[in-house]
Amino acid sequence: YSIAEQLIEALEEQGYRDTGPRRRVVEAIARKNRHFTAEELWEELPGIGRATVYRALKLLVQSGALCRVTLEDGSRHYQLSEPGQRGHHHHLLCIHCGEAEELRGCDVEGQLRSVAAVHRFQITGHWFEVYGQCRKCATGRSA
Amino acid sequence: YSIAEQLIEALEEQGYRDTGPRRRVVEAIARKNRHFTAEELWEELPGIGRATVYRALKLLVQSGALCRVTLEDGSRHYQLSEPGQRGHHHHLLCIHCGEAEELRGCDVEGQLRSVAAVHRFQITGHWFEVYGQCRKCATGRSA
DNA sequence: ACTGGTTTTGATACTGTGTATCATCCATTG
DNA sequence: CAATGGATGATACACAGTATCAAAACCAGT
Repeated sequence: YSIAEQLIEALEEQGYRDTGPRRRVVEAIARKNRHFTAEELWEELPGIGRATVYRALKLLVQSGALCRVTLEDGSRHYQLSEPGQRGHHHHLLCIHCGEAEELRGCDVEGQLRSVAAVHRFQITGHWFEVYGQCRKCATGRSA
Repeated sequence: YSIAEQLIEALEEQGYRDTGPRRRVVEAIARKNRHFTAEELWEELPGIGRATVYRALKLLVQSGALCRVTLEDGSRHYQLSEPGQRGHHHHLLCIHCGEAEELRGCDVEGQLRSVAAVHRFQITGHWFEVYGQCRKCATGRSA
């Protein structure tokens, strides 16, 4: 079933209602195929209050269905998590097309455990983003 | 010689002058023993314009003498780089005392190279912060 | 020391990214 | 169908800067 419905479900799991404005917000998010800013999203939703959009984003980030990603310039964007991938994960963010792949096969956690031992530092969290060019953009530009 | 002078030097290397207000800003930074926000710093500097403080911070970050670190809640702080450590590096940020150690012995770059190959993604940059409790805070709290 | 040009400064306004407040609306339940 | 409490949207506010611009400081050449 649709991405929008999965998002609505993520909200309902947390005890929030399926309302008209929220549905319009998640439908707009579901249509996105790249990361986006909150303001961008709001502009696509005439009649919906800015606070409502920000509130929905916050709840979806809490649920894990949406990720907040920070670009290299520090600007904050939102990115739909891949279905099923609700937990902590990292992104490969293409700086040209805005596509975000989820990073797999990178054992950052394992490395961290050993580093923690050396520094005697009790790690409770971390944050990791990778920037570059996706395959399509890299080949398009070199050709 | 003093931290303040090293900072001034970092500015001069980039062709910026050693002026009165800038000197007061770097002296305030040099006194800091934990990460701080721009606003915090400004409040300690009556008579200095907000823009001047932000400008100095920006130049010092450019020079590498200062790092911009993002906390878990997304708030942005500044952190003096350890002397000699001007290039790209990562931090272990203590969420209790605000101490920041620089992360050594973590081969994130190496891991990234192999991940890049798998994803066929051309990596141009990355961003990594680690949060937790430093040794002092961890032992103090468990004791 | 004076002149002209360049930097730097600080005041102010503005932008972006939210959060807080609050009256109103609406949906569910009893 | 009224009560109750969550949701909404307008608005104001907060925080982290950036842009603008006139005034001040500074430096080089004479």
